[in-house]
Amino acid sequence: MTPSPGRRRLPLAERREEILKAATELIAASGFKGVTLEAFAAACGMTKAGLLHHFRSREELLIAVLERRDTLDLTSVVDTLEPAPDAAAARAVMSGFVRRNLAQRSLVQLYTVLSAEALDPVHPAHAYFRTRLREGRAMLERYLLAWHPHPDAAAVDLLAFLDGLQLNWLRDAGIDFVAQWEAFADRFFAA
Amino acid sequence: MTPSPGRRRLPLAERREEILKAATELIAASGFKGVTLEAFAAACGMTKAGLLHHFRSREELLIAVLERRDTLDLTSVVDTLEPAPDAAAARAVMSGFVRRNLAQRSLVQLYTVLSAEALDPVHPAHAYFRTRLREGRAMLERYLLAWHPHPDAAAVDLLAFLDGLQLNWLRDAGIDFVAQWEAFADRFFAA
DNA sequence: CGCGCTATCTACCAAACGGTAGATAAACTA
DNA sequence: TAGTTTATCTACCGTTTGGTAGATAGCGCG
Repeated sequence: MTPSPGRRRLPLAERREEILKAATELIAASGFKGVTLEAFAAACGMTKAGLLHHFRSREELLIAVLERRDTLDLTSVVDTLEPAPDAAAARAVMSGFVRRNLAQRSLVQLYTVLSAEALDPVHPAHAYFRTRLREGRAMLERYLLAWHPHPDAAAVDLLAFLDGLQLNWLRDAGIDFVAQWEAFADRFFAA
Repeated sequence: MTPSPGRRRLPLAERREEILKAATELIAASGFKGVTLEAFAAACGMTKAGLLHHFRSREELLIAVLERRDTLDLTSVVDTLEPAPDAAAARAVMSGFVRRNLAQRSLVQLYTVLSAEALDPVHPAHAYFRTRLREGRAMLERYLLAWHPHPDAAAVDLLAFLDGLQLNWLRDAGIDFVAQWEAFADRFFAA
């Protein structure tokens, strides 16, 4: 995969991106606890020390991975989320969100595995997921406010279903994610 | 917690049970990858070597933990599951299941954390969760067969929601698990 | 009491881990 | 071309890990 010479030198930004991309894949497959510094390094053809030149510790690498996904993915979603909604509009936005996730299986897996690991208060990403969850729920709640009788409960309801469906889809790729979602949405957006 | 003398000798079955109980708690809190042999041992006041007298390896301990929960919990549920059902009966059974889980938070967390870790095909419990998931879904499917128009999709639907609700409840203990479940059930069992 | 069984311990090991220090080499600049 | 910069490497360290070998001590039975 990597060209033969033992030493491949890259400009800083480029190498950082390469490391983050590889690390994302690895964590998605095996969780953060399950991947060693050496494995992260080897995945982009370098040594531990080389990697630590870019990220001062393993933990710092994890944080960088999470932040990267946020800037890559969340911003584009949030931008779509401005106008005052009704039920149909809400459903359309959520459907778009579902379809986007489907195309990024390894990212979905990263978040699933990591967020379960991070239930432990000692985990380095515990705080991250706590605030992220609250923000996401608050955002969705505001979005349902205009037309749903119980926006707070409904937000939990919807997010729970999506989380669970993702989890089961990761376990069994045979599940038809979109069809399951649409069936759920038929009921959820019927009020 | 443990009485003062440095050595506490217990009959085999009793010690095994104590170890499994403690291990269940620890794995629930930190996942399997997150707990060391020494931590498992210390949790019941013994040393690594002492623990390894009962379980030949760390991995064997994990399997024993899973098998124990199965025999403790699943059997009593399966026994209730015989009669031919309609929608109301199905809902009653599922509600009972939900309420039971609520009372065993650490067990729910154990399964959530472990089953996410075990998405990795290399994980020692990967096969266990694969077959367990299939069996559970097939069981539920048979149970919905008599009255639901799409038992297979509905089984996925229901299990996904429960998984997701559990996950979110673990993240945020403020969620009213029962209320959320009943709201979902109102829609799900309306057909 | 004395003997055997075995649950438990102390002591140890090799491997793997996260991280550091200092040498080396690839690219840019003058 | 010579010099500076810095991305990367080799070599190493201290700690922790899963697991082993052999000594020790609590219990049941004669």
